[in-house]
Amino acid sequence: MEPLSKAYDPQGIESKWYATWKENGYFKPSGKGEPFTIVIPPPNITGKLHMGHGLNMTLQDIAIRFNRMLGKNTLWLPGEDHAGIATQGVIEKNLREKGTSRDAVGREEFLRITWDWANEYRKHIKNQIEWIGCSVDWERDRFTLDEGLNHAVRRAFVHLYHKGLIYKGKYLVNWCSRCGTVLSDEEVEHEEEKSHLWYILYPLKGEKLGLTVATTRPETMLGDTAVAVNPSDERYRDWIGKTLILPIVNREIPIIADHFVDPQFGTGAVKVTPAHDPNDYQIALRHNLPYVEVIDERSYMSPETGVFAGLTTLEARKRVVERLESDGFLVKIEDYRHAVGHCYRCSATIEPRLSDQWFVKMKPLAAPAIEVVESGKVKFHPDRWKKVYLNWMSEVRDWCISRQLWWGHRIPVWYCQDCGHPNVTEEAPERCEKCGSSFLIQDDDVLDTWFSSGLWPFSTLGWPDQTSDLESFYPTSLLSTAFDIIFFWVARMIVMGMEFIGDIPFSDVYIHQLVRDKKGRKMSKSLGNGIDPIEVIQAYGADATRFSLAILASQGSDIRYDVKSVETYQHFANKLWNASRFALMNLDPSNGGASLAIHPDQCTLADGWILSSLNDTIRKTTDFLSRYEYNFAAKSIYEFFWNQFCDWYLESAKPILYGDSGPKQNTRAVLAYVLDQSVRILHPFMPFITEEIWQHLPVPKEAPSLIIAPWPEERPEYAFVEKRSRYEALIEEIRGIRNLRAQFQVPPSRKLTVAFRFLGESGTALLEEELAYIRFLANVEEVAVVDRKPEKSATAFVDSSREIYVILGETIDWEGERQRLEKEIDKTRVDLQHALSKLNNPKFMAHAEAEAVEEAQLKAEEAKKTLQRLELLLKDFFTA
RNA sequence: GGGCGCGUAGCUCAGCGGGAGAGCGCCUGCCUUACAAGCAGGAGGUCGCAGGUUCAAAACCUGCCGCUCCCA
Repeated sequence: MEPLSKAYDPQGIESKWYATWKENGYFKPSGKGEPFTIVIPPPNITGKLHMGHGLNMTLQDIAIRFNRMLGKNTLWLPGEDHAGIATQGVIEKNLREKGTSRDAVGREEFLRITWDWANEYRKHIKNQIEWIGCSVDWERDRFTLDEGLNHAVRRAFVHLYHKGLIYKGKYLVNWCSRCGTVLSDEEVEHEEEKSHLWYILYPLKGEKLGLTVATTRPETMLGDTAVAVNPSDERYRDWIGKTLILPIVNREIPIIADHFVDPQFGTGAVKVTPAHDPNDYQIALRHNLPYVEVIDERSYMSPETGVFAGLTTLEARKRVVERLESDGFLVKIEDYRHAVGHCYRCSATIEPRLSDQWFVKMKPLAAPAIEVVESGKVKFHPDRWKKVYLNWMSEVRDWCISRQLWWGHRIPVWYCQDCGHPNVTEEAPERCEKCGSSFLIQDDDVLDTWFSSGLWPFSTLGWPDQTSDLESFYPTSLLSTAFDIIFFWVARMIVMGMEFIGDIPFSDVYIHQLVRDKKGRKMSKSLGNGIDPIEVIQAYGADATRFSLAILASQGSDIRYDVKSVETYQHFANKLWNASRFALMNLDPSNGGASLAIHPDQCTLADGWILSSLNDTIRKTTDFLSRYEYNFAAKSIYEFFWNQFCDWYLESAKPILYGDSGPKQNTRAVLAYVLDQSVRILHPFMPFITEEIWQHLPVPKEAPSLIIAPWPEERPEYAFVEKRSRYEALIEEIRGIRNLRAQFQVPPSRKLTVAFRFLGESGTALLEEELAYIRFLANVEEVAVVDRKPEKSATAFVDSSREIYVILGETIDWEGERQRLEKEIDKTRVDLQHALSKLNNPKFMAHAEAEAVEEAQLKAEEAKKTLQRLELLLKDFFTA
């Protein structure tokens, strides 16, 4: 095998490994071990993946690779979503730009065009997923409009219909005139807007006086069929039951009493427009009021509005107000802010509108979906999202599932043109089941996309057929998504899973953050601040991009993503690359490498320290990943690899590796082992570079590829408690010496002379090994043991057992050294005081935990000794 | 109107009961044969404000201020 190239080049290694893994079938379930399954949140085919997808895909791949290495039967099932409204919106826009429309091209041609679009974008999305490195099982790739999934949708609809949980009826629904379809409540986004409150006088029949009502929508007054007041409102008690004359229209309308009316709002009297306001609609139901529709499906004023017919609602508003003013009915206008509904796909204003639509009765379906979350069968991460879910689910309203679109699952209902009977069946019926007529016409509408998405965790596994996939992989393990679709999707999947399979769709729901731009703004097409993960990958490599996302994936609710931060992790990848090159050079068999078995008794202090530290890192990483705490896992590996392995271990190993003395072969074994284990635990985060390095490592391999190699385990025989603490002390001593070098500006090229002074029975000896580390890592030449501070020396390190001085000769800056000592004394004094203030506090002694007391005692003792010695040094200083 | 989350170093964030951490940026010195995408050293913070609980609060409680977001 070619050695690792001198420079780290992500492009070079990333392209080849994905293909290798895929060709060898490593993404497919192994068929062994307990199952671990993720069904992908299917990206919608209106566009390309953005950084939010990049985050989600990365986290899922980490979970999948981790579990695969743990030996589980792992399946990550990919797919894409047809996204009815959104896709149709894009296609219609394209048609408009070409000067045509969906009605002009017809349903069939429209669908053909849309399929072309879908196929193209699916390809692009899959390509992006591959760039990111996702180990999805492409052979199981699904699309929500696949025949299999179609079947699932029809089965689900028919089942719910015959169970009485799907019904059709004329209700007030959310209408998007731009998309030309009804929307569910969840698809409406409310936004505060600056507007006005118009006060209008409605005169009593046959009298000059009347009631003043306040409204945010004067144009709808044309459709008023009542005025309502609160029954407990004293001001209007005598008015209830009387009749008003609706201005402009001159219709007689009653004054009614309804508890819904807020006496504080406006004048306490509100106009009731049942056909155009959800609250008024409810009032009308209670009082049996008539409906007058004044706005049509394109949001123009209807023919019933006479002179206003054909105007937009905004134009009509202006004209109605003018008319009211000239007729003397306009009392006043106030500034007002109120929430206005907008379409979540096109942002057009939503018009509440009476319409005949299909609904799912949610209450009975919600009950089991609440139970499984309350009982913890389905767990949310972070936990607080559970409450959000439960709040919504416990107040869930019926779900409007029909859409006036062409792109989607056609509603499986055939209306008999003879007897009017709706035939609800999975396949198109030949004859009406009621009258036998063959004159049947299918419902024009399609289903809400989220209806099919709700079936995703089992429809993708083959349902309604009883497939072996369904048997093996349902319930799935993890569902990873953003909080903004908890209602749309997570909730519906749980509902559908419970209804159709009788079991939860997944045991864990991981809610990741929303990726914003570096200024904290949501990424959007209109702002043009979206980032394509491919661009980042091309600039920094997929491994660095993934790692940056993983380390940012904390429990907060959003990430401000500054692409520049990826640089840090590209540097990390580079560090990994170069450390590996260094290791490989020293492991090269031609360079004398043979057996790589580790002999604990031959381990140096550094060997023991790094092995012990590796144990910790393996344990932490494993725990964090099991809890989906990706950021902590990434951070612990980063710190271990850079700050411990590279900064200290490799440096400590150099003298041994370069020389011929010492346990060279054992150190080689340790080096190889630590690197091997490191790239294993790093693999889920940085799959490409770790695979490349691992393939080069001359270590025993249980698998042909790192992606299916076993996950590391802690080794109790590598705990090395004693070696570890000695090495850690050494680090402090070396830092002290380096510190002085920098402070006194001794050039790195000049070797230092240091003197040791030992106190007490412990630490009187200096291991030859420790000395070697100090020489090499602090660039020290001569070492002396003294019984008092040498002349012209500065103090590098002081603790209760030893002092280290650096002999500086004429270069010493006496004043600087004195100040440094004093500063050190001050610091130690503060430490001591802090510990003593606890120990001298009877309340602390009485209440604090034993551990806290013990710790304070240790600190006080240590600080006291150190302080004594520092003070002696300072005294010497003046007498010297 | 109801609710979630967040205010910690210049920037981005971690820490969420026993004297404050990271990365980037900044300053100083180094091309030391794995890495200048690097090495060594350093500066920088009344942890939003005010009370309270506790022997002990950045962390827990209450209120306030500011910023997001969700629901009505």
